[in-house]
Amino acid sequence: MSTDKIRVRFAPSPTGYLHVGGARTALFNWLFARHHNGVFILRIEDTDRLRNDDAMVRGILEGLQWLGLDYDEGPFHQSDYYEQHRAAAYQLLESGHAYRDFTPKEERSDENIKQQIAEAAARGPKVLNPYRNLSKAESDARAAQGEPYVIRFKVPEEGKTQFRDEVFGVQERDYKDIEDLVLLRSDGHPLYNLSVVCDDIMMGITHVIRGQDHLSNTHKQVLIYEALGKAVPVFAHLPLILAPSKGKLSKRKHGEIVSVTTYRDRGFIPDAFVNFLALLGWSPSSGEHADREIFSRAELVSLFSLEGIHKANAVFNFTEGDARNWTDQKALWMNHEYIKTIPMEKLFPMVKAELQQSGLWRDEYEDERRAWFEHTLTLLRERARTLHDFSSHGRPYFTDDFSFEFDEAAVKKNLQKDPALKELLPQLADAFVTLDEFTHDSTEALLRKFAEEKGVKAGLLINATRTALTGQAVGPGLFDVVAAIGKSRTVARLKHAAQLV
RNA sequence: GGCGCGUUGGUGUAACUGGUUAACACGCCGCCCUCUCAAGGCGGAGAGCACGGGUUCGAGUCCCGUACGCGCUACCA
Repeated sequence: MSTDKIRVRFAPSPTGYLHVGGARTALFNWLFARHHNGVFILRIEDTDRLRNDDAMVRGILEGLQWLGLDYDEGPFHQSDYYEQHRAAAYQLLESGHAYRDFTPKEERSDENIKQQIAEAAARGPKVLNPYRNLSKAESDARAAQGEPYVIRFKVPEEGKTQFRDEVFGVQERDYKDIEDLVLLRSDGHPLYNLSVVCDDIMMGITHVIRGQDHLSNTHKQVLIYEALGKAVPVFAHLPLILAPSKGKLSKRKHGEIVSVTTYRDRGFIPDAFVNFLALLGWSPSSGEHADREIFSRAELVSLFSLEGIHKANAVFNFTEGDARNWTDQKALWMNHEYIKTIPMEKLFPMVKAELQQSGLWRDEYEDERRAWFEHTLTLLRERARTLHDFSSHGRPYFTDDFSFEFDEAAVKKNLQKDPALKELLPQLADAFVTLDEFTHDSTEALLRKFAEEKGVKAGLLINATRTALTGQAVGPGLFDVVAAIGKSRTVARLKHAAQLV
């Protein structure tokens, strides 16, 4: 057993927001670190310092914070270590693992880069770089004269690289299939494969957990580790998260739906989203937990292992343009489960924030009306899929006026169904006024008796009252609603509703 | 073009080292409960495991091929 602490990192590039795939990568790293009592490091791969760093990083930080993925070290900025990366390139040059390439820079437009590469490759077999075996003396001389060059890694001609990926198994690749990659640009700027390796070495990273798109890059990085004489970390590559079209998730194409802050802003509970994300590409390997869906954060930490990571890409099944099912239905269901079951003391502040945002919050809910408030939440949470539902469906409970909406279909179905309601509702209101105890049981007894006397079905009055009080056709049991709304608002709303009949 | 990775119902996943009619969750449909909706309970439709071969008494599980998807192939990350 090694006593060394496990050290992992999440290394996003600063794109201005944390997308769902990145969040999942961060989560798996975090779970792994916490499970092993290790260290979780945040490193920003800001290769281009020209862009506004702070603004670009903020979205990522916000996302991580909301998800509750706290890092132990960082955030570090890759660009702060360019000197070390450069030094490493020259070290490799000295040791003969790399060489100067004086070939003039080939300009490529970013537009169709993939296509250009494919075409160039299709044109013919790879030829060895002419500067590969330039003598040290000549190379040094030309460099001394100021001739521009890049530093390329000298991939051996014979043999192959091998590493074991914890998810995908043993990976092999012939050296001849790996090009002499550029380590340092002609302007002295270090390139990705060099920088990650240097940073991971410097930060003592023991396990590299990242997206599968880096699986084939790993061979190059292994080569660099070996040339630098450093131990190779353990690698675990994660399957990708795809859009419903099975394509890559992209902000440009799919919009804000791929950003985790969207889930925060649309009323998700962080634990619910974390739970959902954890099950995208991972499951508790085998046995007793295989059939469960709901896992607390603590359970995820204790159950998480690299063995449970799936190999195939997962589809994140959101529906663009659907108001009700705007994101993956399972995520919505899970959020509902969390809203229903988390302890009141955890739900309370979340609903408070939601009501504050919609101008419905009153400080008395925290003191003298706390019991009433919490009871109302227990009524509403049963049906809430997001925190927004507390301010939309919940609005009639938290406002004294008629600022809540009357659903057209509900009015038609429950109020305009029977013209007699025009008379009955005000009479019912007057009857309610006489009640001293305004409770679930007393109001029910009164209403049922009233219905009997008037010779109408209780259901007629019950449904009409629901719509009169909440504007909706659906909701909690009516007498719970009546008791929660209270006597004076109930009376006022019944009379008001008579005008809608 | 080359190299690599993947492929279980609509979606997420399960199925110990090959062995009963492929399981669970979400979603969908129906019934029960009921003042509505939700929740809950019960039941149903939906994959024969991408396709085609092979090995085997027996394959989703092993082998080969094909298709499709994805990644890398850049002085991007």
